[in-house]
Amino acid sequence: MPCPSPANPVSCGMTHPDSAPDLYHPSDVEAKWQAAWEARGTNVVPEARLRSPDRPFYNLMMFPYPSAEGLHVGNIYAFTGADVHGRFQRLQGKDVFEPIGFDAFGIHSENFALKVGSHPMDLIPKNVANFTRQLRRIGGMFDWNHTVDTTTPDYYRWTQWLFLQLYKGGLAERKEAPVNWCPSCMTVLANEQVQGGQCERCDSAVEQRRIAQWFFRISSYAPRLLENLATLDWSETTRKAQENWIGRSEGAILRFPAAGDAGATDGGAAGDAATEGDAASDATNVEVFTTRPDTVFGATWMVLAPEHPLVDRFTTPGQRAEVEAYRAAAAKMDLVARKKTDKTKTGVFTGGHCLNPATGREIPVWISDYVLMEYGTGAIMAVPGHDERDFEFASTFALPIPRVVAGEGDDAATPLEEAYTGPGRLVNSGDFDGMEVDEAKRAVTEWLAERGLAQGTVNFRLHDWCISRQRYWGPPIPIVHCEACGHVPVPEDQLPVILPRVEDFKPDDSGVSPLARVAEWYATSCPACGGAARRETDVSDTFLDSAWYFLRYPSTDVADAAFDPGITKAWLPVDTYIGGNEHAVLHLLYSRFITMALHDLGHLDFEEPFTRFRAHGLIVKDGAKMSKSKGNVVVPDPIIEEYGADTFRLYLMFLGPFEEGGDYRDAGIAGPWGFLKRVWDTVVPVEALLEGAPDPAVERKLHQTIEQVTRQLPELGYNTSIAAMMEYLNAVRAGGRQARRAEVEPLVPLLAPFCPHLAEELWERLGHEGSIFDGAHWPAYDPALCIEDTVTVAVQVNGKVRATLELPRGASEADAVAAARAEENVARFLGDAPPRRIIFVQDRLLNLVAS
RNA sequence: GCGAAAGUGGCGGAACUGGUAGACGCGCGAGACUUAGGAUCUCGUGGCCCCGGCCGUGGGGGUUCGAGUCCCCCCUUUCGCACCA
Repeated sequence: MPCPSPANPVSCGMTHPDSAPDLYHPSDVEAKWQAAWEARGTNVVPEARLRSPDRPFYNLMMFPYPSAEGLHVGNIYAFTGADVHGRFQRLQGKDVFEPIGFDAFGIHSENFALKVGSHPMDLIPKNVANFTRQLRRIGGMFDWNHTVDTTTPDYYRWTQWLFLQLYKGGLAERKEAPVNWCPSCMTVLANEQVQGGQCERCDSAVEQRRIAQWFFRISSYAPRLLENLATLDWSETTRKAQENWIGRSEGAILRFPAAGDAGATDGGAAGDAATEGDAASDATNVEVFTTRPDTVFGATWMVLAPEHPLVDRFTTPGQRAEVEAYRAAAAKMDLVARKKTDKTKTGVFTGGHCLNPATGREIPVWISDYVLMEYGTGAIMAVPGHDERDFEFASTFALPIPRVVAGEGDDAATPLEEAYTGPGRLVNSGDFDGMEVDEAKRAVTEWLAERGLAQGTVNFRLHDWCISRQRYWGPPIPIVHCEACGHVPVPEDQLPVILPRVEDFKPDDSGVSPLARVAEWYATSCPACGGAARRETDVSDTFLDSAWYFLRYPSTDVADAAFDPGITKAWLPVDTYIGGNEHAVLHLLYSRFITMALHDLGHLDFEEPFTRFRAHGLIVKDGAKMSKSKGNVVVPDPIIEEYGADTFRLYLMFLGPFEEGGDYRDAGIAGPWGFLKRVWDTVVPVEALLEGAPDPAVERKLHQTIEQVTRQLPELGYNTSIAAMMEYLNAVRAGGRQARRAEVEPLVPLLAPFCPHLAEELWERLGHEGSIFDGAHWPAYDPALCIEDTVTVAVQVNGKVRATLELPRGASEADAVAAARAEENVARFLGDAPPRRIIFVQDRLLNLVAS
């Protein structure tokens, strides 16, 4: 092989005289095969096959955000793990589609562009080019003919189309809402992007603002999103995260009628709760959501969120000043302070009262910021005896704390030192006294429901998805605002609404998008009436770009639709999706929602996008998370330069269980490097390989190895599969023995998912035509040949190992006992007497219990 | 606080349904071979030790002939969520 890179001392020491040994030079081998794959289209699924595949396998991995820094080790780890999976499927004869793309819109890119004083439209193509180069270099089986870049009009045209489908389906709505505002990023954040009251990107304290926003009604899909989880083959942790995020809780809406001293009534209750009972029709009811309707007898006051629309109605003139002051303070407070759980409870009495629907007694109505408008009905009944927060509130304001549930050993009069939330029987609850908590929840709800004062309900924590961003770097939302017609969707044949190149795209404190400063862009005519109109100047959330990209990949050549129905039917849903658990909730949930919505709107015939999802682990360095500030970031390029992509891939997969991650140590790469060198030295030169049948012992080991790797690879058991191959090679080379062709040839395809370049090279040298990845070359194993004919049996006396025996497989208990008793050491511990008891596990263990 | 996962040699990590704890690799030690190669190849490598054993999988109990694995209590770490009514 010619040496294209004489500058690289690793790949070749200057020149190769004819007499020089044929050493393993990874950069030569890898350059050769990357070029060959490109020239032959090895990794491309051609149009015809895309339309009618034999055994389609859609191998998806999370596409990267193309940062200026380039691929990091975490990316490579994830992609390699996914690539190993895809290559294994292909070696077994599947038609594997393995695309990659770039998630390049969003605040990340925009903030970076602002920082370096460049334009994202200039930066992104450079970054994409750099990522592409790096991705090719690591040897992924990517189909470069089917790649997406979310920032190209060809792609976001269909993102906008998607918005219009949801709009038409009644799943997109514009509403003014209190939103999270990041003063540093100067943009609205979705609730999901607020972490503990801080911006998940820049950690600034988030404030509240009211802005008109576009929302997708994902909350109306909450029950299905939750129920379907049970049917998915997903990492358990991911499913659990979604389950918690959706946050189903069963309970009841209870209605508390306003008492006589409340302000004038002018209609129904707050919220959008269902039909009202007769008793409630002409009175103001405060609706609360509770999971503990059984404790209603212990509800001795109620609390409204400061923003609750009924606050005015309950506020008496004497309390007005205090209430207004409290509301003003709460409105000004940022969410960090507002949501802090460890601060002492604050609140103000409105002066008004409600009637407890169970006891009929008047109870005071308070407002407090620990009640959130965004959850339930924005109002609660306070049961200090059996709710920790209410207990704390009662303690602060010296309110009475009656007991209505008695746990074991308690009675109706046992004082409460803290809120009791455990099981028990009702007390001080009228006719319900003595009833178990669980039964009482149902019975109390039924009892109140008869009078129109309650209704069993299921509540979800999941909020609607705010997709508006008051930023520049995203797809414009395809809506036109017309004074006469209102919001008018841009007709589909006018898509894409092109994002204009704007040099001044810096957001400002006005709370509107930078596009709102570009009159020549937003000034347009109404598609409905033709009158003067204004384009929506908000762009959409990046999560929308990534919520459907897997639908686009196979259809990137399709110009007139987001995805071709035939191709989509052939390839989707995705067979295996591999990615980071940091997207366990948002990206995966949004993708599921979009797929479900498209299904309901008649565009897809399946409703779950990812049949199988596996979350990979995290790579840490020397026991700590990699970060620039710690200075322990591993830069991949020099390592690949030095050892080659195959060694790097192998090392990453060998570090630890793929789904758990591993600890990267610079020195550790020597193991996989040495292994690949030994593989090479064992096979090359092929003329030196011995012909003939494999040595029986080696052959047994071979079949055991094939069996193990074949079993473990689909389960992503990469580290142990590699260990098995290492063991096998050790067996082949034991004592310096010369390998036979039949012993090493099957090892090449086993290694191919991890080290595709080396495998191709050795495969070719072994005399095969074409790519090892064409033609299902995964080796078969013979279960009969996996079985050992002698086994090592441990001999225990009283549970302690005293000897080991080499016995023929299947040896009887009698034979084993005889052989064991002949062992000097066994006899010493056992004595002469016959054992009191014998435990015999065939081919494994013999335990003699002495009397 | 709630939820999830995990604690095994100097290190990363193995161990199927309870059945020889420490595979594989790093590191380390000894030796061999070397016109020097990132060397390579052997052998060894949990701790203690009277060389027969004893102790050992975060700690403490328990079940069992036998527990890293099962049960109970506790400790620690990581990751989610967090005033969710």
